[in-house]
Amino acid sequence: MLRTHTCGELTIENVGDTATLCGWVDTIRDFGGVTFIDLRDRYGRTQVVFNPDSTPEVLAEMGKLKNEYVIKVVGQVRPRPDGQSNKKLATGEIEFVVNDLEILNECKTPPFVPGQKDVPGEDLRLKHRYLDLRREKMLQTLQLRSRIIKTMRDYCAENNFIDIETPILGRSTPEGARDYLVPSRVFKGKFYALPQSPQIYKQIMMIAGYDRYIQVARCFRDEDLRADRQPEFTQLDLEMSFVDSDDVIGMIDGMMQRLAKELLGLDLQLPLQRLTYDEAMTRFGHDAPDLRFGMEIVDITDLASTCGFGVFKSTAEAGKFVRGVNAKGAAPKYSRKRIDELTNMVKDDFGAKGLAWFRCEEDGSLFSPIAKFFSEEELADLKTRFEAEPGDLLLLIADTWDISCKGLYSIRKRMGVELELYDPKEMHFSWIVEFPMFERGDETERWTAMHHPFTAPRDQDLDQLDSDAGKTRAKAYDLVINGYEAGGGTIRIHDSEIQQKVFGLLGLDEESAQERFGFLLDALKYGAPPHGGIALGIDRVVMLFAGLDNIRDCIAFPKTQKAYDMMTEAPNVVELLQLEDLGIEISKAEKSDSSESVSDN
RNA sequence: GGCGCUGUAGCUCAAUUGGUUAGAGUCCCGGACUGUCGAUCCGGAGGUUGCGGGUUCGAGUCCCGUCAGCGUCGCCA
Repeated sequence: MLRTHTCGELTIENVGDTATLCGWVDTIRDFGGVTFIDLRDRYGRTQVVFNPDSTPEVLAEMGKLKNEYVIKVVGQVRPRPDGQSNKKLATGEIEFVVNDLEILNECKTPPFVPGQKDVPGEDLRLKHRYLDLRREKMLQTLQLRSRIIKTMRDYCAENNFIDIETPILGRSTPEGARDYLVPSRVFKGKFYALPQSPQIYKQIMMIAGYDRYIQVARCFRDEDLRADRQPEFTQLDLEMSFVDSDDVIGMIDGMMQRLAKELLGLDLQLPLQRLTYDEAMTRFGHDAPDLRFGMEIVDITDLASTCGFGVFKSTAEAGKFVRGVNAKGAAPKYSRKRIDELTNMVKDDFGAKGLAWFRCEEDGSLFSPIAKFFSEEELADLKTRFEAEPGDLLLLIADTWDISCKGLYSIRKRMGVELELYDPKEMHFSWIVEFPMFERGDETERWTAMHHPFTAPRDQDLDQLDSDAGKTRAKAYDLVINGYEAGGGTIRIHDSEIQQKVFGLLGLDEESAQERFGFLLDALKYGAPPHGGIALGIDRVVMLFAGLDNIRDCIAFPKTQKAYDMMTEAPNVVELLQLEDLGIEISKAEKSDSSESVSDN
């Protein structure tokens, strides 16, 4: 080892010790005589002191030092003079007097320094990720990530889970997200697919009798990105045999309690709150609501059907919905202009036709451009239903169930932040359960699976599969933290007949089901135990535990919105020879050569 | 694929209604200083305002296109 201690290690206990430290030059404070250098590594910072009476050789080397040089110093630990300790540093009570200095490596003038106050632009950070990762915040987040994963693994190990790796090169099952494909050299014209999740493998493991499985699994989905979505991400994949929904939920309850305690010092009360899907949609318009604040949706469709406002009335009569939320105390803060912004949001993003609003005045009356269409009694009724008080702003959408859900959900989410309706540091864990088995695909009569096609229906809904599939509820459960879907799971179908029936409802005839999932259907016939599991989005859990609003900051080497790696410049062109090996010819390349288009500008 | 925001010195940002020589802090270079920890002080260097076109007497500012980053809708079983 080149060093005897790390830069976060030396304390008053070490005074008088001789030690050797290695690290990066964080800051240089040169007073002409004495010079201080903060030496930084993963573990912390130590103030290193160069005295004027050092040897000329040491002083000469010291003169060469610049930001981010990598150095080794030999010296003694001594207490700092009275009144000069630095409480911000763990090593702040001591300083390190240098006897010898060796420059292990120089550093070009960096585009940004890790210690600088202003965070550089994200493109620059991603391009020079090795510098960005030196920043305190990144270091803390990645350390938190490591501890979260360790805690998850420890918990699972204590509960008899076995950690098993499943293939990265698998087969495409083109339900769901787009696959990342890998061409085969041996089978020309055939492709592997990178796993969207190890779903089928873990079910096979259950059938094989490995009754508790986990894996920290990398998953890949070739879909457009978001602040909380990356093309490759990590999930804690878990599966259990001889269980029902409550057992899996209970297992994760315990894991969350442990994580919250160990990493945040929070005591979670178990069981975690549960909400059915229908209740979540009715009250919050979304299947992953942020339950840290109220502002619940109020349905006034019945009132609308008898009122004098044509838009409301006709919407109600058409079997659609008139629903709204009460933004408590928002009226003084939301000018017409800001209400217009909200209106444009629900119009542009979700195709709502408009946003109606009522303002509750000081005298308790409701003011609105459309108030004249309502009788005194109806206005009073509105007030009562929304529990409107002076200063409140009521926002209503008259539209389909889907649009009213989406519109009111996004209004609630946005205003929750803008009105500071909750403490952003608060953590709220809950389960959404009893999802529908199926939803209607766009413009088709066909059903699509809400989770995936292996999801088991509730026992009491089995008969409905034939009669009223749309009403069938699944043994499905999502873990929701602060309004984010942190994980989702289901109990699987272990009966090949029911599986065939579900495939049928999804429009997969026996032949094509056999073609795609034949191996699973076969396996189900060889003694499949009842089983189910869950997948937790580790990147998202880290994001939420770290209080961040973007998943890229939780991943060491993330990709941009276009799924581009700015540091390695992947994806990129490959040698013609490689393509020939694979029997691949490019018919449609990007306009410009990637070599010149991506590297600069 | 749609909508929106952003792009000015190495970095973070400013620049009035379109107005004459595009500023500040930091970083960098040189100098001073023996107790700082966002060191301080003095001096200096550093710009084709992402790129291409247009409008105008005049464009960082307005318009069109394009590239990049971000946000969002679609999409994400």
